[in-house]
Amino acid sequence: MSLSGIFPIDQWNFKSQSILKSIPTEDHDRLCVNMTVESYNKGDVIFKEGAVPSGIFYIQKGIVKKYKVDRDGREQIIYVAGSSELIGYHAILAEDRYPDSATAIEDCIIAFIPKEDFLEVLHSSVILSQRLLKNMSHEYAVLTNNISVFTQRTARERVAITLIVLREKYKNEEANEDTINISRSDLSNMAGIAKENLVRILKEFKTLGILYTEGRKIMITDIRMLAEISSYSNKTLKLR
Amino acid sequence: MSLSGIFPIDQWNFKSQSILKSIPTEDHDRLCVNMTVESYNKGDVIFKEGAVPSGIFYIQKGIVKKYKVDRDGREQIIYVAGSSELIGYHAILAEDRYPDSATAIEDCIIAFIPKEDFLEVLHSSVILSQRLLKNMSHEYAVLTNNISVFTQRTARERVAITLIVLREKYKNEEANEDTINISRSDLSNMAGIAKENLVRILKEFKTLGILYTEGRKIMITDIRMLAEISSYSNKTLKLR
DNA sequence: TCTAAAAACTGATAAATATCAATTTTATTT
DNA sequence: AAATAAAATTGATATTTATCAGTTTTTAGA
Repeated sequence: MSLSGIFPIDQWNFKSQSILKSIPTEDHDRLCVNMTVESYNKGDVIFKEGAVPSGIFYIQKGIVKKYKVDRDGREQIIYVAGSSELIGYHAILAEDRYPDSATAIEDCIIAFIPKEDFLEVLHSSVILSQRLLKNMSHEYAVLTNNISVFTQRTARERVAITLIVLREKYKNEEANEDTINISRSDLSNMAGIAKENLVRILKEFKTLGILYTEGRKIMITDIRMLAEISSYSNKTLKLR
Repeated sequence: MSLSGIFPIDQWNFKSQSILKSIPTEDHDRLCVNMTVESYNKGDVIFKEGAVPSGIFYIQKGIVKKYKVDRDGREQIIYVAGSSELIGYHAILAEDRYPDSATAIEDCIIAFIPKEDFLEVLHSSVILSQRLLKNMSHEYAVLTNNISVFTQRTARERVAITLIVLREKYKNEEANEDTINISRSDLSNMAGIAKENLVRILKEFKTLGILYTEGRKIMITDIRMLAEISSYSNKTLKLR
């Protein structure tokens, strides 16, 4: 369906991937804009790296992975976006192709705002461009942090960080606070390690009483210890 | 010295870290702003991660590394900025601390624009905020690409990519096109590998006729082969 | 509810990369 | 130019992580 809807810039946010950062919502402004609300099923592709962008996406409900695929087909998840996050706008602002792909990892409801309409509100609203500048600056801090995590932390630490981040995402989505419902592949692609390695580390965490699993689902029981593992080198902890 | 200077937004640019991307300069606009021009010697710290930002820095000459240091003192270089690039503005826009540190890796001449003056021109100039939005969107693509490089590429490929990026930077700085003047530590911190490993890979590249060294300096002679190594898996190349 | 198919898990092994302990080279200072 | 300090290099080894080849478990569809 196509409709003219509210673009609640006071509500959307770049939810932090880092444990340390969060931005408060200070502005109170709403803009009217054309949008189409669409349903996506788990596994549906929202946009693909390299495609010419036709508009931006505002996630109303659900969880989306943003990722890059290398020439051997290996996927690296860059970011996991949830409710009230805006995706796909970088390409339009940069006047370039999408730098990454987006796929629903849960059933989603997503508003699509065509490029022209987005640019129109952007040009007419100083507060929107300010908000975007702030958002992207925050994003810079998160991505920068992620680069150092990927290069300086061990697989075990990265898994711990990944679980903490995902727990926050799922907490925002559902009432059930400590359940993460994600495939082992996605989890390993987020931590940037081999799937088998991820499974072994999860097993280790189970033994330590940090989490338990029910089928594919992961329930975190000791977030404190997880945080400890995420920030101390395993040289110190001697986990094996 | 403190003076009122020109802020040439038609000239500054986010020089790409990626081989593939570049943004053309389309706007032609110059803004008048208060600035202090300072000299920095090689090794001088420009700003430190975690510090409250007091303004932004416009590099007029020289090369600057932006990096994060982990708790064991290991440094990861996030980006190398050169002439006509703007650094330190994310923290001000995000209303947060600096997310990374900046240090001169060559003697530099850098204009400092105090926070208030920067925000003033930003609020008075639509073209500046548009330019920043575009710049940051491009930055997003580069950082995103770097994450996939760090997680999906081998040490050898990352060194090749690092050398290609640095060659571009140094080409912009000086007439001598193919000479890179950087310490092995900085190089390894950029590629995200151990120094000893970097040295061995450089030696390998020497044997392959890709480069030669004179003391600390690196001269690239076969950029084509370097590009090949950077984009093909070494499974295919069988370099060892 | 049964049954493929897909995903998760396991153990063994290989490959990549880091670390350690020197030695040599380069740069800096007097 | 010599002396000193810093940086680069080397070889040996340890550690981490990936890969391979199965087996088991889970999920989704008939």
